[in-house]
Amino acid sequence: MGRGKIAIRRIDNSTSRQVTFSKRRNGLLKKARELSILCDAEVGLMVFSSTGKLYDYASTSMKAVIERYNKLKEETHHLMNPASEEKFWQTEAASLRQQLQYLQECHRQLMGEELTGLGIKELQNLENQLEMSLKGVRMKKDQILTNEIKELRQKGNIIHQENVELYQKMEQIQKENAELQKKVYEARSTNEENVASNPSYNVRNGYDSLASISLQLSQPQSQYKYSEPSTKAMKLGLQLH
Amino acid sequence: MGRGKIAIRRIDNSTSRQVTFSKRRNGLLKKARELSILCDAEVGLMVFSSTGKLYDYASTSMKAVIERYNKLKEETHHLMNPASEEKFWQTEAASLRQQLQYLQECHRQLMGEELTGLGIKELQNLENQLEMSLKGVRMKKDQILTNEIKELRQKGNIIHQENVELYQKMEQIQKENAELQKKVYEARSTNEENVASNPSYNVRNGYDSLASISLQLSQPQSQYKYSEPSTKAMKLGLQLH
DNA sequence: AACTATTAATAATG
DNA sequence: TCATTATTAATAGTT
Repeated sequence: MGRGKIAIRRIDNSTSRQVTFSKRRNGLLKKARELSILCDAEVGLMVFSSTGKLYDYASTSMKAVIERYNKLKEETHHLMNPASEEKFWQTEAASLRQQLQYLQECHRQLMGEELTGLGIKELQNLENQLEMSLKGVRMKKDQILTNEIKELRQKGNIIHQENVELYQKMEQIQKENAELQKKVYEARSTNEENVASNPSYNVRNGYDSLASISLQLSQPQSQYKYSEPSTKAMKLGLQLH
Repeated sequence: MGRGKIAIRRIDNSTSRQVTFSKRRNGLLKKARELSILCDAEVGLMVFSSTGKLYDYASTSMKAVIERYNKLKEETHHLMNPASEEKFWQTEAASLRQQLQYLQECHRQLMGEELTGLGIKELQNLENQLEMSLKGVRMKKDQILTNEIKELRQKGNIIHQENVELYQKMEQIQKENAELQKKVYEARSTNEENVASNPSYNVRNGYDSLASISLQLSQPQSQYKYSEPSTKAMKLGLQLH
């Protein structure tokens, strides 16, 4: 599978041997990985280059693979030391692995995978379970959304309230300003020659802040802005965020 | 590299997983062998099928490869003491326990329990997953039911066919009987005094079997009995395959 | 288990 | 070591 075909025998040229090693090693590691994933197999692969460098892959852990290998081969591990403790952990691991396998099967079924082999009754149970789950999840979701809406609405109300108060304050200030203006006018009319070149900085400032407050006052409508999409969302089953 | 492309994830279908395992395992072993030969590398490969069967390859010997591996690891990590086998299984158990815990949490969530702490996005994902699962389960269920219906219908048709044939045979026998009866009558009329006290055993027998066949003939209607619910199911939106 | 259409790996090359 | 490409090898789906 290349520009040409090569015989399976040691590559003489050192450089191209090195290159081929690099490529094929990667290919081998990839295929080992794929096999373990595709077929649910436990795979351990160790490769030592001719220079002694190690490249390895293990689907679980190399220790586990080697242990499993040795146990199966029953070669080395018959003459062990304080074996009782080790044995305990071995059986513990075996038990856990069993539980894991069972749970994994359950999990796959709940994910709608690997349904072959299930009877009609089991499928019915699964369907019921999934419907229950779905209901629960949706309730939880609705609850969260509803709470969020509630909070937003409260915030909106508070802001509205603040704006109302600001508006009231503004009106008062406006009134005060009007009075001040009036007084200034009176003062000016009685003392014309003194104030001619001084165009009341304070009064102008008062008008400016008044204008900005008026802009803020458009916000009370935002209460509806918050609640409107939420009720829509509830009916349409859309989620916010 | 096949008729189609497949994603690298666990193959659901058990049979095709088994087949793929067999093919790819051979490929992997071959490539491991080729690498060791082509590039003068020491290679050790262990593969455990999901059923626990071992397939391995070692360019020298697995023992040598493992020892070399362990020696290298000892040098780099100073960890794998001879007495720390117990420790290994402890960590192994801890790791498994961790996986188990994770899966259990997933499981509970899929069961619609323990939803507190999930954000709106996670809940949405969960909902989508559950809907997908539900769809899959229902499709599987429908498929099974449809197959059953199909089989029953076929059986019904076969039975009906049998009944039709039986009915035809019966008619023929009836005809034969009629002729025999006629002959008997003729014989009796020509030989009256000899047969008077002998009420034809054969003829009676003929009538009996005829009656029993008539009873069986009511079965052709069972065909409709089988097919009726299936057509109903079609109209109700159930999927037939 | 065999076949084959396709994809993936990789030998040669730059 | 990296990228590209022509070619072979592996294999997914099918029978």
